[in-house]
Amino acid sequence: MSGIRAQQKEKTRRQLIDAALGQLSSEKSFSSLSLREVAKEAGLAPTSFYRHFTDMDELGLTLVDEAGLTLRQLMRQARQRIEKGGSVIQISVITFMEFIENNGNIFRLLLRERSGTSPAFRAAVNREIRYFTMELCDYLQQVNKLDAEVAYLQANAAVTIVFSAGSDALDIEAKDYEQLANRTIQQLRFIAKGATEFNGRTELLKIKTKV
Amino acid sequence: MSGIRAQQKEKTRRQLIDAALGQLSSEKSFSSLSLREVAKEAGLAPTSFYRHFTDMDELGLTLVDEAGLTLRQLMRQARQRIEKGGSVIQISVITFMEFIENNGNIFRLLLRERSGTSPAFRAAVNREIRYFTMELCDYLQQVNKLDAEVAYLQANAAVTIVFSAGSDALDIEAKDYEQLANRTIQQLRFIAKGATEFNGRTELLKIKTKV
DNA sequence: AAAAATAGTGTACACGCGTACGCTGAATTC
DNA sequence: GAATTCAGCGTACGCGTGTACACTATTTTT
Repeated sequence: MSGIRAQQKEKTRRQLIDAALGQLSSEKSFSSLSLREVAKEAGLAPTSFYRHFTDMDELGLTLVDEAGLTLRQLMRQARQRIEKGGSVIQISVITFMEFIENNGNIFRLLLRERSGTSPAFRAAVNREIRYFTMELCDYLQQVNKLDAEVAYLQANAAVTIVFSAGSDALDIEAKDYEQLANRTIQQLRFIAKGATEFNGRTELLKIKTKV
Repeated sequence: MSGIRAQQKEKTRRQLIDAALGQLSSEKSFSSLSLREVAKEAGLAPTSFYRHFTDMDELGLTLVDEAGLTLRQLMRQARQRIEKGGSVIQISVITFMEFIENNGNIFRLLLRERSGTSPAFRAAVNREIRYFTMELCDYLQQVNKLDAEVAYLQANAAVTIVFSAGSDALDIEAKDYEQLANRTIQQLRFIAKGATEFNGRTELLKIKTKV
């Protein structure tokens, strides 16, 4: 019952996942990664790959899931820091920037596959981001007493700004991180301020667009 | 001096550019496009490609330039509409959404190459977006009398939000366009409101981050 | 103890790729 | 009119790709 065989299989599967993650870089995207490259890096014959995944897409979706998991762990860390005192916006941005520093390639994967050519990938990444947004939305409703609609708009805008800043962070030097973080924090404050001002005046949210 | 030869060459060059643009779709990115595919679509032998571009990268950068040009034309249109009366934010968003509808593949190119694997591509796309942001920034300073720093933060955030909405627009049905546009408009209003409130209080922009 | 299942291997194939090279015929220059 | 330039073509090469297939060694099931 121990399953010495299943155990070994799981280990090899991990090697494939880690091999793929390890090959990602600013110059190498997942979609430009070949089955043979991954198998080789994992110390496997190319054909053995099929014992674990039907194709590279399946491996890729696994990576996206892992990335989402990492992101959610990150958010838990951020919440812990907030409980110890500090501005929500500031702590969140700093935590996110640290994530980029430590997991640049995972974040690159999300960014790239979000606008990539595989519908399945796009859907998977958008789902992870939706989780991210929804948890922030709940928080804003409860802590800041915002209407559902306003909270959603703020959460959505905030996540967009933070992801964009993360994307920028990938291409700049460490010394410029703080400036980027400060700008991002200020932009989030603009949004928060605007959301608070509009809250309760939902009639303003209905806009007539020319048809 | 007429240059019947140069004329023909220019025409063929255009065919290559159009062939590349025509092959882009939600399932096909520029980076997954081969020299041979493009040449074939343009009705050329693969080796003839080299008479016009040294490699696919050079063609790609040309496409990015064209996309930037199209975007700037779009902004001119938007300004014309505003002069005839109407909210800046509303007109801008509607104009941008129309751009997405008519030039989905060009916009996809920008989105994808911005986070792609070629440093040259990333730089080119970011340059185009910077133009876009700077023109908005100037506008905000002049028309809304904002400080340089606040105007930049607002312009940067607004462009980020609009591009993100454009990205979302690519994946939804036409009937949901209006809802997306309305949300985007409201988010831009949050940002504008926040920027106005913080304007002139620049001491608040300096934030101490933990080192 | 025998039989079945299966993770991993090695060989082999057709395919599309970028591109080097030499040629051709028309436009351009002299 | 002769010489030169050059856009476009066809052939050919080596390379990396995904994956079909048959095989082996070991674990698991019977």
